[in-house]
Amino acid sequence: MRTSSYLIATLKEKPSDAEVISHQLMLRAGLIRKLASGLYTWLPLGLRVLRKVEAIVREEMDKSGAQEVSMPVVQPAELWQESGRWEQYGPELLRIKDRHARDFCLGPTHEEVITELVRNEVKSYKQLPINLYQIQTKVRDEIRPRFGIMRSREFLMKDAYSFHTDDASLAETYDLMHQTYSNIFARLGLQFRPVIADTGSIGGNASHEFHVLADSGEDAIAFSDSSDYAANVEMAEAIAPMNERSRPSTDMEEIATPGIKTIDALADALSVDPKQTSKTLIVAGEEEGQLIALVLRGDHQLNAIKAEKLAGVGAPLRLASEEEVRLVCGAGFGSLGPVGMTLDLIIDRSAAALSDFICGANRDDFHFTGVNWERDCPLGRVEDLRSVVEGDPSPDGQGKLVIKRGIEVGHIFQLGTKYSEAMSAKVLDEAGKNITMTMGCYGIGVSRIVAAAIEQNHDDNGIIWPESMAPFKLAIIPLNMQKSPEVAACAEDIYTRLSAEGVDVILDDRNERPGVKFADMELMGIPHRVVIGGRALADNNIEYKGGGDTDSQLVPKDSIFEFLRPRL
RNA sequence: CGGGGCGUAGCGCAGCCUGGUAGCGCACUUGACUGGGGGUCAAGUGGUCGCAGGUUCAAAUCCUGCCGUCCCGACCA
Repeated sequence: MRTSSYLIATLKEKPSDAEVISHQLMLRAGLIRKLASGLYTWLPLGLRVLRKVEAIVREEMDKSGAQEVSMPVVQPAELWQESGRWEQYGPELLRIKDRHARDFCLGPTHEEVITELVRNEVKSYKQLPINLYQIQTKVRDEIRPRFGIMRSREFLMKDAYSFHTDDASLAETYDLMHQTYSNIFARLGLQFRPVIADTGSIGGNASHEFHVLADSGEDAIAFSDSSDYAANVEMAEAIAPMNERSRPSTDMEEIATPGIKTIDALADALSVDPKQTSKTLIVAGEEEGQLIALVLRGDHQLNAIKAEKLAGVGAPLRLASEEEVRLVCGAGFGSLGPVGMTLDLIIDRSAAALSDFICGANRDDFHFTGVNWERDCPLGRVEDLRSVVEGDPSPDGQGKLVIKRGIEVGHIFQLGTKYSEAMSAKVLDEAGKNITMTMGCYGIGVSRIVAAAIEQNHDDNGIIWPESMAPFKLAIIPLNMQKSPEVAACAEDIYTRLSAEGVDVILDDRNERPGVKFADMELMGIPHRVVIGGRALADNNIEYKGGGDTDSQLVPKDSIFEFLRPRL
């Protein structure tokens, strides 16, 4: 490609509406342009990168034995009504009507369509297992699109769906996909981790997310510092403290704490560590109108995902309003506690290990100190309620947890029979009996990978693409070629020959000053560059600089091809 | 959905408070010079000042409504 006839859309200044670095650089390097909130056009340069990622994903999926299909973006409402998700999915599902006023939606995911396909086409256990995938545009009417392509309303996703006669077969394909995903992200040259994940609204059994590690990531991930354990913080188990609860050493005492509503204020006022305090949250129970009290250590945070999975707790989790609380407990927020609490209690493991602790007195502006379980209030049901924090012991018993941020770029699920059951996708087994197929599903955010790669690989001058996804491998920068036939000839020669060999080369043949060319190529992140300048060329030398090199080196003109080929 | 910011040339912004000729930098076009890190000079192109209504002799500027867009939050007592 020649820059003189290629759409180079680089920007000198940072666009005013881009906050995160990948968004800024994607705009500045001319990869994307915004059409409307959460909707982006991919420019030629950006599309090249997207296609590289897509190709690697496709190759590895094919290698795993999965078969590519292509399903419609527009999907009939009937299928979604059949699975129950027409009601469940909420406003993120973009619904449309056709000219006959029939309901359709734009596919945010394709479980319904694939299940419809497979139930019609697959009739016998002999045809299973089967794994079908597509790489296709998904539409989700995000509540708040942000960070450019990272969370957009339209995005490119690879989604795969596998069908099985039994869970053992599902587990086998699941493991294969786990391995395939690791291969994909490794080939892309990204720093990533598979982590144990919540199955969320999609439902099902086991699930792993694949995260690209980056400080700007939207998810928090907990890792063990001395084993392979890694889980989304939503899921990481907070194990019970090892040491036994100490015996009570003081009497319980009620103290006035006027105006104190928060743990921080309480700890400050009493000069105690927040770890010696407890907090009590009132949430809705499973039954209409029922409330439940959750008790946590003051310095800990409730984990909503864990809480709503507990028997008796309403899902999705809803915190009671202050009026509701006051009616039942006799006090408002900030003065609640387990002592004398009339509601059912669920106590976090760490809170259950406290002794001589501080809690609200269920009387406005009063707290109890020196509280002890059993003696002052019953120690009821103990569960894991809180989010883990850095330094917690790893749930696998090895080492301590470290918390880092990640960008979710892949997610695999063992779905089970959620969709096949609802949509009655069955095959005949060996005995000639109808059995419901069991399913897995496996997603990769192809467009998000592009943004994630930039978050992980950039410097002050621009993007630093991993070799595997660079839009061009080599930039040829001739200096003053309009005036020097020798420079022009040399640049043309390298360009023509390498292009003919199938290398992605970009020749900057614009009549621009050197600084402009260097700046643009660095912004666009082309990993290798040769500079052809009059002076060096007079000595039969060409200048080369590779990705990650701090300095350039001179290469004799005669051996430039031998030098370059193994590097590209 | 709640809170806040912003909307003036392709991009980044000033002007608005205190109403009276629409500006600056970059980019773009032409020419000359320059030619190893976003160069210089000269001459240009490009705007219904987000939209609609109102006040006024007069509105980018004041008032009202709407739209768009970005950020934060949407459980932690």
